[in-house]
Amino acid sequence: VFLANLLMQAYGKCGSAHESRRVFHTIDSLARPNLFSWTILLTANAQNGDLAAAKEVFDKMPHRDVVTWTALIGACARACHVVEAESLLSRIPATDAIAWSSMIVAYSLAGDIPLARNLFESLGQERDVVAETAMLHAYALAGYLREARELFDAMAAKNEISWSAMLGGLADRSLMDEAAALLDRMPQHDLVCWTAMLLGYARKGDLDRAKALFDHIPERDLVCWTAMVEAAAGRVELEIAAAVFDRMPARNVVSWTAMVAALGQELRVDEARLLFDAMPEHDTISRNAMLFGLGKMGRVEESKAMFDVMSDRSMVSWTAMLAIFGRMGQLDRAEGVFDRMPKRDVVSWTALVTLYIQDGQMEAAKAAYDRMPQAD
RNA sequence: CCGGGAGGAGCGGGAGA
Repeated sequence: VFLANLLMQAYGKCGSAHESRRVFHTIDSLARPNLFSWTILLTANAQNGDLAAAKEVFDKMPHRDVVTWTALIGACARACHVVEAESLLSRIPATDAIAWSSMIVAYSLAGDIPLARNLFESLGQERDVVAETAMLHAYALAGYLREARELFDAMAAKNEISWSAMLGGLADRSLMDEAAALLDRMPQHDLVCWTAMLLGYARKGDLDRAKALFDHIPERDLVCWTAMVEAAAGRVELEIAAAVFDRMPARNVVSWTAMVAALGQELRVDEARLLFDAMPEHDTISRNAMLFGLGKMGRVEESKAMFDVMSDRSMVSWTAMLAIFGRMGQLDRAEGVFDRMPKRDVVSWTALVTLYIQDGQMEAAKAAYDRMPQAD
């Protein structure tokens, strides 16, 4: 069981929740899975983005402890299910610093800075570097860089993660002078910092600095290479991006998608398609990228074919398809998509209303608007 | 010391900018 647990965890970490489940069932048939096995399985599902599966594991487990509870809270946080996370936290038999930090993350990802801050400031003993860094990151994500900086400067203990969270916040907003000053003061640099800096320069349009940094750093990993592709894709002529892509020592679905999306944006959809078809694997995001590329060119039937093949459509896919039909003036087909959507959100509702307005159907627009749930 | 919390990469989803 001990070794099998390790194996399960390894699979979970590299995103193979399916393999983790298989190992679990093997354990289950030969021996008795222990609390660790169950929790690892829960986490593997959660990391795969499958909250439902994680909850199922939680419910099926014979025993649970703080770690189990917290693992599920973390899963809810990642899925932005704040209410559920709160409810778990209120029912948890014992809390610890990790549980509270997870809740800060939940608020942060849901964009609720006031709640995150309230919770953070109510922490006593549990306020550790991780909680502080989580709060710092929350501020940075929300664009509250002053608050982030104040917190950062006040932190007694900083580790490399706190430093790069601060650096990333600045670079994200392309505040590169401040970011560079911070980088100089950092005790040590790593790939995370370099990649954040690189993207910051690129976002500012300073591809030369980005490239110089990329060439200068002692090591590069897949994330860093992909960031460089993305950085170079900011240029209209994609030859630099393509050259970087070609030189990559290894690629994954993210790097392929970055290139496909870049081609699609520049209306080079046939090249995008070639690349897409050459990809070793696809996922929702890569298929969406291809869908946009086709849709942007007004290739409705090809878009629809792509959409129909997708078994894992997200809200983004549905709304994109809706908008593609709409832009081509095929209102009835757009309505059909809307009616078949498994879920709707503000964006899809607005898309529908806008379609009607652009088509001059003001009563239909009004009716749709009135049908919109209050929450949206 | 087999499990849970914080930092870097991919989608022009609607409207807006």
